[in-house]
Amino acid sequence: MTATQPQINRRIPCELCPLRRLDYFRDFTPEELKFVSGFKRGELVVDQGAMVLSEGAHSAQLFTLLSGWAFRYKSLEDGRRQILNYLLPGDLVGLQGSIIGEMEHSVEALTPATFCVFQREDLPVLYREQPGLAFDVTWLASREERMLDENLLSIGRRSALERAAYLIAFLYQRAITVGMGNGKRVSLPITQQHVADTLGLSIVHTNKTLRKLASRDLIRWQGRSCEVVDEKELLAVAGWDGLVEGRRPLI
Amino acid sequence: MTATQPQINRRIPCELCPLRRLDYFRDFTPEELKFVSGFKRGELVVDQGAMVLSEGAHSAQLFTLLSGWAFRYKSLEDGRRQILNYLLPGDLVGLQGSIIGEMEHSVEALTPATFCVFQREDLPVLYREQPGLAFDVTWLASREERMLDENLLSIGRRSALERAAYLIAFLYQRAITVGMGNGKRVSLPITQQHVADTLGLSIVHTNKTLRKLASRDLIRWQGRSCEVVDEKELLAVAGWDGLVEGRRPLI
DNA sequence: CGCCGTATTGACAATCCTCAAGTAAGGTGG
DNA sequence: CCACCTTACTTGAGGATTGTCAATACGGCG
Repeated sequence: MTATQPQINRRIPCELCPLRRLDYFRDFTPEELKFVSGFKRGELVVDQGAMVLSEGAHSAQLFTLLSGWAFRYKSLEDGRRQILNYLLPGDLVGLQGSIIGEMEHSVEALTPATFCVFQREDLPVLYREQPGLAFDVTWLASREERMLDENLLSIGRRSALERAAYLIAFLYQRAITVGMGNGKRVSLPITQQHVADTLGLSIVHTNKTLRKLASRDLIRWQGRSCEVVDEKELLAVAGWDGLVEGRRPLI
Repeated sequence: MTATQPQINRRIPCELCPLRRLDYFRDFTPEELKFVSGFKRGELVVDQGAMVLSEGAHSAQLFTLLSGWAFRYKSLEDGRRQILNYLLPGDLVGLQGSIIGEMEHSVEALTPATFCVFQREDLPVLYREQPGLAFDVTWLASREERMLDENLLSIGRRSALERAAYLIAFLYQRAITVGMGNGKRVSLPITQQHVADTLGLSIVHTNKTLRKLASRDLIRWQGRSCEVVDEKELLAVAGWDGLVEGRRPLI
């Protein structure tokens, strides 16, 4: 909630986007690249804790996270909060607002973050002129759905320890795929409150569960970040095979 | 698990689809209708309990539920099952298989059901020639995502009683929107085991929770079906505003 | 220095699960 | 028509998991 004024400026042209250099993202044709570059209206730079989209808002924008971390969440009226998923660089958010009309979840920055900004009203042009990119938008929506499915399985049917192991392994793997593991050690920029709100647990029980993982030397927790020590064992505890993703589109 | 051989036959042409007569579905242009009709490859008729898609399968098909009820679910290796969402007439399923390659969830019929069958390989044609319909596919994916979000909030942060009230009200409202409330009384064709696997609860606790709702005269439970008696109170117990949907596309 | 956000721990209570046993309704074969 | 399945729903008792309350520790920062 330490948001300052967000800044929108046009900076990096898509042709020079650092994300596109990663193998993880599929190659775009020059025409596609040019189209996306024109589709992009600017960049939104926000502080840690800033709310990028809020539940109930009638947003006219779509965002792709360019750098940093963020998360999507919903709240009940009495304040109980559920984190739905996390956003890493390359992730698209705000489709719901653009398609249904009103946002039904909020988005908050977990770290200082930069988003590419698109206009909802340009979407029909994209669908008319770039069927390949249109398919990519659907692809991304379908991918989000898949992550939500796995999350639902986790919260509904895994124990607290399994859930925590799953979440951390999941975020770790996603961080690796977008190149956060090059050289420096990966650490997840989350607090135990975030973990609790993701797993549907109380903060006290979350703490005890994470301590258990730490005492088994699977993770290390320090300040507001979590470091993965033994990925393999985390996967084993979670009973999860890990992400199976090939290359994906980037819009 | 009482599946018999599924039957695929071409029956109803889309122009005569009974679902399209409902106000709930947006009007299609004659060209769109013609395209969808050509897109449809046949119908799949299955018994109650039949598995339509299964986790891990490499399905080449997409389905729109034409009549009946079904549900999507995932399982852990030890058998714990989580129901992700329910399918009502008009709902599209199988996009994941068509987009990512492999199904990551299963689909089972809750009642005798009929699906319209589409071929995954035809999807690019749809995106190229019918941008409006392509947008509709994304619309439907986004709608599914919205339902999953709300589900996640429910399982993660609502109490057992709230969850149960939410689920029943949710299914009831969806049933109404697809015209199941005309004249005859709506009843949901589910067992308490389904409710348990949807809410992430044990069957025993589910039963006690449902009995509580029944004792307050909010629902009536009989055999394998649940009847809604007091929708308003269910919404109040759930702390939920109800569905806010305008017209939607039907593919 | 003192405040604030975050993590940690213990004690106790509520929720939810498992085990076990039973009832009720419907189908099937003798 | 009845005996005997099977499926689904119920209920009680006791135990495990998870939540709440309360207190403490620790570091960053004005």
